[in-house]
Amino acid sequence: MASLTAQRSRYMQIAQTLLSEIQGGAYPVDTLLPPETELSVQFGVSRFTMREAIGQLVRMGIVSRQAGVGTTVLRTRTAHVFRQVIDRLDDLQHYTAETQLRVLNRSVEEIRDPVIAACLGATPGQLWLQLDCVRRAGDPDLAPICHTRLYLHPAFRSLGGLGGHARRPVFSLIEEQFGERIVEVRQHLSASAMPRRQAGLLGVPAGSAALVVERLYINQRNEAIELAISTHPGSRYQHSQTFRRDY
Amino acid sequence: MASLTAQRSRYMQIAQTLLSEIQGGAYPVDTLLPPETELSVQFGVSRFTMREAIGQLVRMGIVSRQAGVGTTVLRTRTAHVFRQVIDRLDDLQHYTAETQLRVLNRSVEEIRDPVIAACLGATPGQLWLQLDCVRRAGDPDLAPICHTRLYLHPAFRSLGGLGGHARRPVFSLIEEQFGERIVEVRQHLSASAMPRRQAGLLGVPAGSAALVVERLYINQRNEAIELAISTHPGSRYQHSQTFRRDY
DNA sequence: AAGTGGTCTAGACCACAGG
DNA sequence: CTGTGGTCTAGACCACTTC
Repeated sequence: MASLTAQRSRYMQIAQTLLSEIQGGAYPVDTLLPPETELSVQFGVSRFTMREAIGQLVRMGIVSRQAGVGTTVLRTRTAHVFRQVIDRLDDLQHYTAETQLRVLNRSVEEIRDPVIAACLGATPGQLWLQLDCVRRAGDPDLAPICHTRLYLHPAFRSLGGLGGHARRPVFSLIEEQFGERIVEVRQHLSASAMPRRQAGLLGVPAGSAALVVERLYINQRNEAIELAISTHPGSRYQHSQTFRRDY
Repeated sequence: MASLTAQRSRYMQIAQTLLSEIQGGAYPVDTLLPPETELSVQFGVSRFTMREAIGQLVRMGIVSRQAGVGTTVLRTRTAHVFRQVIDRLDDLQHYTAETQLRVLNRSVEEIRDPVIAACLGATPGQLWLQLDCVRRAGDPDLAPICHTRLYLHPAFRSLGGLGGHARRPVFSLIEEQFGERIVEVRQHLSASAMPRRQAGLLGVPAGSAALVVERLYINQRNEAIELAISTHPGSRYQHSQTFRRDY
């Protein structure tokens, strides 16, 4: 990554120092950094310079800021060697633009699976919007590309625009209809045996290889607001990405 | 997309205006925007606010700035919205530096598979270093995490440092020993049935779900110099990534 | 009401690239 | 050398969250 080694500027030096202190345990994950004004006094710089330094950590994903709250430590490391995903969203856009989501079932209820509930930070009694969908390429006669199970935060359970022709990512519908802002996506890919139900919907044998893509969408407050679990027949889907080294 | 729609602030409004003007052809690609000082007069704001506005366009990849030169228009539409901050390999234990590669077989020969040869740009007669490996978590008694087939460009077929305890990525060994520089990685993930040979090495049933990760490493001259094809038991491995929005 | 980060001003000096 | 963007100061007010 753009290691903070070339620190000719004040704010870069301070960013490096703060990062070291965070990694040294001075500010544990999920706690707040001191206010900008206090830090600027500590380091003997103006608030502007202090903000630039913290801005570096924000860009690295180490901390997040929120007006009225403070600067929260998210993680202690950014172990990435390569950065900058080329055409990542373009791919996604193409993908969603040329396919359409069809909702098979829509319900508003508690999340039964305790693992998923924990992952979403759902508390007992919260009613989340849950959708069962299949995604098809243009031709509705062809077998679907994948099955997708969606979990949406109660605040967005009135989400509309899903009626058959949703050609845009669900997270962008949320952003548009509720003014929510997604700042982070966590993606997990794994291979597993195709479950019986999905096998039936997708027209492949139960137990055949399936690529499962889980995407967790996080807002500015570091809250999970959407989880999508997509199951693809291994024979029909490949996940491609290109990474470039950050100069 | 990259809608700058929530523009309550001055600099966001100005960024939107500038973007519209760029898209309208007022500032063609590869030309310079007026200097910050001039723009700040035009818009009637301080240079700081003007810089923030231009900073938005920089973060969107629309323009780039260079001291002593100016602000150059790169493109008229945004390319990428998310950038990757973390790419880690999750298995039951943590992958970080706690796994080691073991070479089962090493040969220098032509590439038989025409698809792979084409992918690597290998010409007939070229002898590539080909390695069959397994990767294990610390404990050598446990079953391996994955099987990896490596193809390395003839220029690097004398590659060393693979003797049993290679705890670093192979591409970084190449960079170190030959001064080569990797600038791009193309990654493909797919699910398939576990082949018989790999099944035996990994201790799982043939035909069970496998996650196949192919990584193609490209140098500065846009030449493929390494290809790694890793086959993981679906039950033992998960591929995780985190993306952050850049603005 | 108090305190946080978000925005903004009007200056200043510096590092860098070009002629 | 001139002019560019890069950094920095010392103030100010605002929007927001929490109590």
